[in-house]
Amino acid sequence: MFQPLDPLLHSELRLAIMSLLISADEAEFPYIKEQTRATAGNLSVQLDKLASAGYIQLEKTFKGKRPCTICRITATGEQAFRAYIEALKSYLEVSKS
Amino acid sequence: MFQPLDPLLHSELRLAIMSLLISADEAEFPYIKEQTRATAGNLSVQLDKLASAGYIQLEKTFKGKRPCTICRITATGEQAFRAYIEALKSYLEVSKS
DNA sequence: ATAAATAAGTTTATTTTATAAACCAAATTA
DNA sequence: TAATTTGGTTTATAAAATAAACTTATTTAT
Repeated sequence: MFQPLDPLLHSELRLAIMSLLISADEAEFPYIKEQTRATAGNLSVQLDKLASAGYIQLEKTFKGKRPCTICRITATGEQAFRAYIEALKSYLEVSKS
Repeated sequence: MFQPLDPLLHSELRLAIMSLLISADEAEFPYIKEQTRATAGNLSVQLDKLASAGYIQLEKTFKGKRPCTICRITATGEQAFRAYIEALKSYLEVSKS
């Protein structure tokens, strides 16, 4: 009946992050922050969670002299995202007679 | 960009409840419990939250001598559910080039 | 030169939420 | 009549989301 929803993706902010990253090859921390309108702290925590699960990869480099965190989705993450969408459909297919 | 997701609906169990109720005119507590595989306690709490928000209506009657809780979705709830689906789309439309 | 403000985050603390365990009352079965 | 089941509710706990506070370094203003 209802397929379980990956709790890591069933979160507004993490879903937004994954949505951004699946459409872009890479994105920097401030860009994601701006697009999601998240606070830096919240974003940092959620990026770490996604990275710990292997759904994204974080590259901490420098842009000139300032720190710069580049985020990329992994193959695992992309697969999980697509699976999540499939699972969601089991809740959304409204067959109102 | 990303539309906010109604926190009342962005919950696996509550979403399942709403999904069931939007397709059925009414459903009894034990049926929802069975379909969602939720514990009675969790289901009771989540039904109350949806009822408090006016998304569903709970009718406490008797079936013979046993108590029987009948659940129905309201117009408000149906509208919220549809709005939630629309909002979700802003996260799911993957335009991978 | 140095003080104030900004950038880019991280860490920690707080609030909220989900979930199950424990409980209750009545009815049924052994 | 004792134990079990049904149909829940209430309460306690575990997990999660979120923001506030903090850090380090860099600009910008005075």
